[in-house]
Amino acid sequence: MAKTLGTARHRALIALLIARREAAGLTQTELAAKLGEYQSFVARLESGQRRVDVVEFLQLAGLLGFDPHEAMDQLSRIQE
Amino acid sequence: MAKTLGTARHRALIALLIARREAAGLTQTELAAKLGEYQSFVARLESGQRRVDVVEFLQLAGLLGFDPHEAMDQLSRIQE
DNA sequence: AGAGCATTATCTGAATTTAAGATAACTGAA
DNA sequence: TTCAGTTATCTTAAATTCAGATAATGCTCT
Repeated sequence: MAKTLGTARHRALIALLIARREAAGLTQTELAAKLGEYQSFVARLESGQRRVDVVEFLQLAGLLGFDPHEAMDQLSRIQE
Repeated sequence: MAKTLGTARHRALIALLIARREAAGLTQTELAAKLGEYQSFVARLESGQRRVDVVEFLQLAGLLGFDPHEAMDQLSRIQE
C-alpha cells in the first residue's frame, strides 16, 4: 500500500479538489483560512505532495460544498 | 486541519473498515497479505493510530468488496 | 512592454508520522 | 490449562508533513 501519491486516482482526486475550490470561487489562501492552515498547505495538497485522508476529504466537501459520496463514485471508476 | 485522528468520523471510518473486513471473512493477516503489507499495518489502521487516505480507502473497498460511495455517504452524515 | 498586485509553487530545517519486524497479549476451543 | 490463531504494542530508522518565508507565475491596466 503505502505509496498512493501520484497514482491515477490520486491525480484525479487532486483535479477534483482543485475544480471544486475554483467552482466555489476561492483562492488557496481563502480555503487555507477556512481550514485554519497556511496557503502552502493547500498548495502541497493540490500539487500532489501530500496525501488526503478520508476525514479531511469530508471536511473539504463540507467547506467547498460538494457531495463527497458522488465524488467518491467518480473516483472509484478510475482504474487503479 | 491536520489532526483528524480520533475524531468521530475517524472512529466511524475505522468501525466500518473493521466490520467490512470481518464481513469478508478475513483476518488482519490475510488482509495485510492482499495489501502487500504487514499485519501490524492493518492493526495500526484499525486501532486508529494511522490515517486512511482516500486512495487507500478505495483500494480497501475494492479488496473487501464494499461500495465506497455508499460508505462515504454514511460517514458524511456523522457530525464532525 | 512593464509595474503592480493577486495567486500559486517551492524551499529549508524541525517536528511529527509511519514502517518493518519482532514480540507480547488476548481469545476461544479442546 | 495448553495451544493455535488472531490482534496489539514496541523500537528505532525512514519517510512525511509542517511552518513560515520567499520565489515564481499570471493578470490587468496604462
